[in-house]
Amino acid sequence: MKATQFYFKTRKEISKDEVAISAVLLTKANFIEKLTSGVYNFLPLGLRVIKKIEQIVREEMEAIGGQEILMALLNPRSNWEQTGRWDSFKALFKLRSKYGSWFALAPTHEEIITPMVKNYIYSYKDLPLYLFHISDKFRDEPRSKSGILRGKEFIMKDLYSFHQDEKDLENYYEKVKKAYQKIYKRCGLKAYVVEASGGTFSRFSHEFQVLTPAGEDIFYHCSHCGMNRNKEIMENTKKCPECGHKIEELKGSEVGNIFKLKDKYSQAFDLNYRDEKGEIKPVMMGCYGIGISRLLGVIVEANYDAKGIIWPKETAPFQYHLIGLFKGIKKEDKEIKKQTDLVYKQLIKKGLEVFYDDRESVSSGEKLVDADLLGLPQRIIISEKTLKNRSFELKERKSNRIKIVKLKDISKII
RNA sequence: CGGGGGAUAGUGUAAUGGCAGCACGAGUCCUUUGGGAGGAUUUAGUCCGGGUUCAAGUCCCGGUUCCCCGACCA
Repeated sequence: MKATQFYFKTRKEISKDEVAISAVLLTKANFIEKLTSGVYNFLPLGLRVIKKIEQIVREEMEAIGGQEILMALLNPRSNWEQTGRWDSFKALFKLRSKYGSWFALAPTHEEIITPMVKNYIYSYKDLPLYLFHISDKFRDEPRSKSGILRGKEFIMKDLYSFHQDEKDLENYYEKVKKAYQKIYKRCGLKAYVVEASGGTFSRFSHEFQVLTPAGEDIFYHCSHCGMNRNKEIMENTKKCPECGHKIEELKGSEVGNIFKLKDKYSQAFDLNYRDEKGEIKPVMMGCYGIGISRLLGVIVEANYDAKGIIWPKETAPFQYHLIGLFKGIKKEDKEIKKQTDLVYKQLIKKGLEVFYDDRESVSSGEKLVDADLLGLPQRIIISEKTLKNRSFELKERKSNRIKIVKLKDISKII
């Protein structure tokens, strides 16, 4: 992709209202733009990362049998009345049609998926079933904060599982836990699996926490036995309740949460099945969420330096940042541009994701600074200096390691 | 929802109740080019609605909206 044909514009200064480092960097580098409190637009760069994250999530969900669906976001009031959450879910966005009927903007999808699968699950032969959904979610948060880490509209993946009994639910729950760990690892993050309360869903749940000062959760961690427990469900103590060793208090951002719903929603919607003996039994359910847009923010919170973002390979919007250092005034510049164009064509032909800063009226310094801010994993520089040796410079954003590569060896860097 | 602080040009900031100014950005021209270059020139602003006053960015009332702390967080 050529910069001059892309929605690409960096900013030195942005509104002072933005305080979270992820929101500052993502705004400066033109990944996101705030519409209003807790609501952001995802620009081409930001959307590319969102899609990368979604793809990772999609692959890992499909690997454990998940099938993707897309449920409606505009929900009729009756579904929410059925579970009592029309009144009890405080963050529910409610809106009234000018013709009189009431709707909710979906904050989660138990109220939709449970009655939906009633038309599919009749017998034990139809179980287990795993369906997931990636879409915007709406929550009327009393206080949005920290850029895209906590908003009123955000992107979330929710997986719902349906089982014959609790044992099958337990087994799958553990499978999901492992799949989640893979997802975070691929996103370049280390996530702690933390025991937490289940809110109104279940007695307990597991949260996936990534350490960051911008996070909102405090949890206790025991480095001796590996116990992780959210502060909200633990008595004030300095000793591990499991092994007695000293524990530490950590601050994290919740990037996932999984629950054993058991029959809570099956009961509300009469979701039952017939077992081998013909007996009617409630379907056991689990639900599993990952905040996709929050992940975008958390990845930045966990991967940046004074110059800008440092994208982990799998979530980078592009892999290579190609720069030709010239402005087109001197005779030599024509040769630099020609060579850079050529390298771009070669890389594109190989199917690589290249961001080519082909701006001609921008100083070298600005191109380099923008490259650091953007934070793509690899930077390729062609200049008068490198062309003297018929070569280019390959620099890794994360380590700052530089390799000088001959132009004719370009295919070897891949 | 409780408490606190804001809203002046795209951004950041000035202006005792008395001509709305500066910097960055953006446009044009000239020079410059391996770490956010220099000069010339142009551009663009008082959140909305009332009120007080000869005069309101400034004072008063109402609204909208943003940020921070806390509560909430399925």
